[in-house]
Amino acid sequence: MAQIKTYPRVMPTSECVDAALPLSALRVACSNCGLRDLCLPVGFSHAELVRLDGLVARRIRVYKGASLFRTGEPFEGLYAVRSGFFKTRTTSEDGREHVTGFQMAGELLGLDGLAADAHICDAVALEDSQVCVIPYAQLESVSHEFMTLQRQFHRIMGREIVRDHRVMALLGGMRSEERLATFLLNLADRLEARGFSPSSLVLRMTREEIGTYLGLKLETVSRCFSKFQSEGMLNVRQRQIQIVDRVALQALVAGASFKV
Amino acid sequence: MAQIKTYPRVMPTSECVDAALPLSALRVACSNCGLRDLCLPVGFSHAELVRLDGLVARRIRVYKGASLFRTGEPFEGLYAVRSGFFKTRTTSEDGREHVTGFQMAGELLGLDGLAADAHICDAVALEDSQVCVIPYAQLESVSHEFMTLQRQFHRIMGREIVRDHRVMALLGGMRSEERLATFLLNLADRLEARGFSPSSLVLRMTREEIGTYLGLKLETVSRCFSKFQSEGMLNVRQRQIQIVDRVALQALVAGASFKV
DNA sequence: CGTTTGCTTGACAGCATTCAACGTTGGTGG
DNA sequence: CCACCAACGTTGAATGCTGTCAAGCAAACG
Repeated sequence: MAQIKTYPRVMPTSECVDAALPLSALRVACSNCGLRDLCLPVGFSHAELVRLDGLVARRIRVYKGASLFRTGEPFEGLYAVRSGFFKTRTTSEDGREHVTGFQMAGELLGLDGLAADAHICDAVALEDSQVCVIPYAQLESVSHEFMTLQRQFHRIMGREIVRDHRVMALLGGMRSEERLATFLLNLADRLEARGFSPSSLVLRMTREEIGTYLGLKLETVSRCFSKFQSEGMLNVRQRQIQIVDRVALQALVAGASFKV
Repeated sequence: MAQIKTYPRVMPTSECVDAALPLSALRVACSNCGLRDLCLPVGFSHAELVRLDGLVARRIRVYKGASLFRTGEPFEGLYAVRSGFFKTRTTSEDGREHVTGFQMAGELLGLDGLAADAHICDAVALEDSQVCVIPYAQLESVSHEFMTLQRQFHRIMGREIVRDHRVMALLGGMRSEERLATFLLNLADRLEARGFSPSSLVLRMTREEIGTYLGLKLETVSRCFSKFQSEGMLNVRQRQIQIVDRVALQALVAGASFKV
């Protein structure tokens, strides 16, 4: 797993990840964050960005395998992924796990807690990660006097709903290969938006996690990977995925994907 | 697929066409609406309710089969179902339909439009219906000076996300019988909250619509109904459903449903 | 009253799951 | 440094659930 590190990080700025420097001492501000064009303040002017700086209370680390929050815990605020990778999951009464999403840098976690002031899923780090904490009280009061933020926040919640609807359509109507192809293309797009190669990616999750996200068993996921490779669409070596024939992958998804 | 109907689009203009009593003459106000304990203003005091009265611009009728809004149309606001029954659906490139939800009195439609200022699904009336129109601009400005409303609106969006996550879990992890049982119990609960019998219900949707909502084919839905009947859990006569053994239905779902 | 639409049921096929065995990788401790 | 272990991934064979195709029936509609 050592070679994951060789991938270029969209690396923010001065403020990061130096073990010598406690995070609490770092300047935590949207206005000088490298992710500002992906995260909450997309499209904000510099003046607007500065107004956001009071919003982010602090930044916290979540080590691989640890939970940022868990089902039932009180909702306190949202979390913006600063670096790393998360999954959100729910667990059924009989112990089956269902992954509801994967989140990477610039994406928000915790919206599920708005409904009942308590989280209804677990957010688990799939690698050592950092998140910015946006206390809900803060968000409420700042967006109260700052219309652009309010609008933006609504937009982000809307995006979450749209995303969920797409996943529902995927789970309800696609066959295994279409599901996996959709998943890979979506992942590639999001990575590309963050400055990574869109054709060469390293999965942060197991086959089983992909499976429960896509409504498939891990063996089915594995078989699909193998099939895509044998058909020359992918190169698969464990979690290292190379998209060889993007067009073919897209063609697989074309009919099943949804109109705008 | 040729028979996809071009249903008449509802005209959101001079609301209604009832000669005897134009809706415009009715008092359109949350403060004296019988649904206020189910709809947007759940839990509001009377004083707060009155502040909402400026929010609802007008009420419009949508006849059975007609669309309240369609994919691609500009987002203008939210709609609260006043009476009647809706489905929201998306359509894939190759013409397959996927139902993303069913909405009854007191529930909100249109949240999908927040993301991109355009709707990404169709809202179709399954019976003659009425909706209250809540222009987004209005909602924005009122909630700006009225914290309780802002909080409530966030809560409602959160609920939508939670609902979607439950559906995702259903689609990803349950077998056909569990899906249908979950669906029926959910429907019964919502009807009960509206003062209807929780054990005797009339479906407003076809087997096919249930199917695309649950990720099943209509034949499978039909077979499940028959099986539930033969096992004494339901009485099924077309769309008239009687829940005979609620406990058995719940037991079917128990293991698969999700922890709080 | 005939036509259309929706619902039910049967027979069969196919895709994904299940069960099982084996291979690979990375970490741990001797 | 190597051996071993645990977690993860791959593959095969068989089962089974759901989909597909088809026919017939019931209800709604004009």
